[in-house]
Amino acid sequence: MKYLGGVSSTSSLSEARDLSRQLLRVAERARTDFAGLAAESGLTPVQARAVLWLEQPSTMSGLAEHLACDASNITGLADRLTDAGLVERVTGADRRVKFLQLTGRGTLLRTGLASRVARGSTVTAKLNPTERRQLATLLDKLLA
Amino acid sequence: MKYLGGVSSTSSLSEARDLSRQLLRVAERARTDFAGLAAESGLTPVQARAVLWLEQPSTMSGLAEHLACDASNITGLADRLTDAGLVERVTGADRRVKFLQLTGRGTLLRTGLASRVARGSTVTAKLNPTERRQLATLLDKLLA
DNA sequence: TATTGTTATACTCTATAACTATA
DNA sequence: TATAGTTATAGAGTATAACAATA
Repeated sequence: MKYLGGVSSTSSLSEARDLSRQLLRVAERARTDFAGLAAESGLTPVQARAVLWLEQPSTMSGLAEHLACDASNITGLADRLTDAGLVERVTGADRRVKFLQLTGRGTLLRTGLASRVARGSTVTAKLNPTERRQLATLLDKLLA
Repeated sequence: MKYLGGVSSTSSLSEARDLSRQLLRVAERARTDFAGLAAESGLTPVQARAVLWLEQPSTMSGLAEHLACDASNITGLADRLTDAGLVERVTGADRRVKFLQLTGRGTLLRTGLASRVARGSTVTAKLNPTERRQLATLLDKLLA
C-alpha cells in the first residue's frame, strides 16, 4: 500500500478489504445459522437446500443445477432423502427423467424449516425496518 | 399469511423472508467466489481459510477453533498443506504443542490470495463509496 | 447419437472415540 | 490427571469417467 501514493487510494483499498472481511464474516455467520437450522431438522446443509428447493417437484439434473454440483452426486443425495422418508422419485413422461417430489412428511418438514429460516435469520432480529430496507437495496446491487 | 390480519404485519413478514433469501444468496455468492479464488491457488476453501489464518503461526488447536471444527481434523489438513510445501510444523516450548507456520512458498501464496480476496470481492466492484459505508454499518450491526 | 440418471472411484471435510506423548 | 496432537473409523459432499436406458 505504501507504493500507491494518495491517501484516499490507500484508505479506499483498506476499506474495501475490511468490507470484504466483514462480508465473509457475515457469510460465515449465515452459513453457520443455516447449518444449525438444518440440523434441527436432522438434515445436512445440502439436504436442507435440496428440501427447500423442492417446493415444486424438480428433475434430478434441475436440483444439481440449483446446488451447483455435478449431476452424479444427486443420486446419493436423493437416496438419503428417500431413506429419510422425505422424498420420492417419480418417473416423467420422458422415461429417462426422474422428478424428485416431497412426501407428505417432507412437505411438513420443509414448511417448518422454511419458516424457521425466515424468522431465525440474524437479519430480522438485529435491524429495524429502515435498516432492512437499506440492506435489501444494497444486497440487490451486489446480486445484480 | 392471510390469517395474520394487518397489512403491515404481512408485508414486514414477507419482507423479512425476502431479506433472508437475499442474504442467503449473497452468502452463497460469497462462498462461491471464495471457492473460486481458493481453487486458483490450488486450494480447497478450508485450506485457503487455514492459509489466510496463518499470517501468524498458530497452534493446531488454535486453527481448529478458527475453523470451528474438531481438532482431530487438523492433522490431515496440516498434512496436506505440508505435502503441498506451504506449511511446517514447529514444536513449541511445551513439547506437546505444535505450531503451524507458513513456509516461504506458503507466505507468497498467502499474500497473493489475500490480495485477490480483497480485490476480487463482489463488493468492491458493485458499490460506490457511500454504499460501501452504508453496507459496512449494516454488517457491523449484523455481527454485533 | 445425445441425454438422464446410475455406478465406481477417489479425495476432502467432518465428527467421535481410542490412543500416545507430554505436562 | 489433564492436555495437544494422532490415528482409526465412518458418513457426507464433491468431481471424473464409464455405463445403461431412453430418446
